[in-house]
Amino acid sequence: MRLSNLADYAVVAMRAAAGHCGSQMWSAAQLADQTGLPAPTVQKLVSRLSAAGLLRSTRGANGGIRLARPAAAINLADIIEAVEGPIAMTQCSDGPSGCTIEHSCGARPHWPQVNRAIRGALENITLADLAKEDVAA
Amino acid sequence: MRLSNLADYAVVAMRAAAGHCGSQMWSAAQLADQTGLPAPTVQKLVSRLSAAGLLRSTRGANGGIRLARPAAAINLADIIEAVEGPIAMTQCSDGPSGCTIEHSCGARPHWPQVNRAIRGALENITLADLAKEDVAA
DNA sequence: GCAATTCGGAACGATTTGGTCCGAATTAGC
DNA sequence: GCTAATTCGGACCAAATCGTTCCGAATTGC
Repeated sequence: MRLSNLADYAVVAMRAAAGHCGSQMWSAAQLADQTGLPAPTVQKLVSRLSAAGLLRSTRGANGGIRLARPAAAINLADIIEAVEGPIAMTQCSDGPSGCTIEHSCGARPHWPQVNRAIRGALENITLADLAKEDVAA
Repeated sequence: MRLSNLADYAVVAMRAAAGHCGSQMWSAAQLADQTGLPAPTVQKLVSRLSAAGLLRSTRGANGGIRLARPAAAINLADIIEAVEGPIAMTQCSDGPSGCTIEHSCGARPHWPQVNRAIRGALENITLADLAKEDVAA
């Protein structure tokens, strides 16, 4: 029930990218130096976020990374899914699951409802909200 | 962002305990046999759930376990917290956290809001809801 | 008092996660 | 056209947590 450190760092990095560079080009090394996170970790995050389509990377001498979408169009669910995979409380939520008690698991039909609730809560928080200095609620 | 197998099994076990034995006395071994879960795993679950106050255990020859509270008064947040600890997305949510980027972590003030949303979603699901055969939503 | 049955805690192994490193690709400059 | 610098992308390794299993302590019934 606790998201991994990678996802946590991803949120921090994305917030820094959204707040400081806007649509400017930014390098992963600079982002690491600015956030204080380990540089290799930021590289890994950038790799996954780029693969998920949240960041647009440009190679070359003066290359870098920038947001692929406006900050208001990116929410926590997108970031977490990009780093940790699908948001699903249980393995049986999506697929055959492989657990041996499928037939007797009466709780299984109720998990999708929980998943939707969690996902909805995460989708309501966007990068624009996180960029604000004051706490909303 | 995925709860551990222990928590998943805990929900299944609690649902079985609520649905089949009501306030009757039940043994961990029978519960394991009934749910199809490994017996030692159920034992561990019972230990944690008892320590959390969700189950009342009775030792002795004809001992066993039973729900400490009515099924309607136990929700998913209680079960998950009993098995996995506090529901907090990040380490810095509760305490000094020890992370080195506290000062520059602008996202930190927003996590409590997310935590409350997640917790609220889990608190809305009670054991009584899970015991029902048909899916609510 | 004895024995059977139970829960509680401790130790081991496996899996996932986090961190680090090196190679491939691309562009600027010469 | 070529070289060189800088970048991202993927693969490897160590660590921590999770999951499982086992054994001991406690309690009640006979």
